[in-house]
Amino acid sequence: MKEGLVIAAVGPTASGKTSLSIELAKEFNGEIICCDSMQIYKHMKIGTASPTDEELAQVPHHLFSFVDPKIDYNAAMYQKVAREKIDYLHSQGKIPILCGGTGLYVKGALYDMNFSTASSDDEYRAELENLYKQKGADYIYAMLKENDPKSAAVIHKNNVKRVIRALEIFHISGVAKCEQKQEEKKYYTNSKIIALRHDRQKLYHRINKRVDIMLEQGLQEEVRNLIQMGVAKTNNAMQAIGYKEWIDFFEGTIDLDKCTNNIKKNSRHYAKRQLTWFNRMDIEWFDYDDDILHNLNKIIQIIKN
RNA sequence: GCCUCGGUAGCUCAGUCGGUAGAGCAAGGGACUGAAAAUCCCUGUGUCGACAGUUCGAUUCUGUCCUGAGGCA
Repeated sequence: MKEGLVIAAVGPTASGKTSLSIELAKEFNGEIICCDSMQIYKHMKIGTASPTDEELAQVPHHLFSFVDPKIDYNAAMYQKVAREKIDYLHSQGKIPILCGGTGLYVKGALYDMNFSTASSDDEYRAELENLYKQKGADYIYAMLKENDPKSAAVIHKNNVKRVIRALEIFHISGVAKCEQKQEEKKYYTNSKIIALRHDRQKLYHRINKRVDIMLEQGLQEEVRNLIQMGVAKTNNAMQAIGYKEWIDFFEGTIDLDKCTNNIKKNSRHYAKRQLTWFNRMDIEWFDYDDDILHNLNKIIQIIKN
């Protein structure tokens, strides 16, 4: 448990987190830490809507564009690095400001989530994936039911990733996945999470528009480069929205229009999932109201309380 | 002007041998502890183009009209 102030600017994609985090950094003598599962990768600036060079120049940014996209990063790795960074900034008398849309990463950094009880076993995981491919979801779900019935009761049988992870945890530690879950206490007791709220239709409009802008900025080229660099479509980085959709286009299965629409659609779906996630968290919501600056003073007051 | 085929959910369409309808996509809601921009679950009332006729009962059959696409003159 640590007491220093930590601010987080979260919310759905295209909600204005980046600008808000910069304003807050200026106000609180802060520095910004990425908490976005895709902006951490190098060479993916356009499609992940990473801060621009101009924005980066305004205040120090950390954990953006620092992972090779051929490496599959995960929440546990992020938690460790993010906490190190938060503690370092505190030691320098700076206020850390998390900025990003990955709910699990925000929670991992700021709450008592213990990822380390059961790490991973790549070999066993591959074995399970093989079993799934050969015998289907019902088969591995039956395995889970036998070994760890409690977790099986809360995981849907079609959610293969979760079923496999639960089996993996049980295999390594003998502990039920659902039992390693902790009470959701704050690791940084003085953390303030701020989110921006938009009218749904307006948010969707912003998303659609931003995708068009990304294309103008050369998104297609950015994705081509990634593939040329050897990033495989199975890499986590290539699962990002704005990237995975191009594979069908490059293979000639869909046209540019379809590809663009898929990116927009997936972004909208994603925004909805983010809202569901953040709605459960202890968060202060603010209406975006055409311009964040309108609400900035209110936000600052809330943080100072 | 004549002929043919359409008009059913926001979109694309299925269907009802006459008993007021259902798929995919879109949309909405939810879950989430080492893949999380990932993964997974739940949700379908709409003057069945309009009006009239036949019928106990019409979105379904008949007629007229409106409307879209194609064909013939």
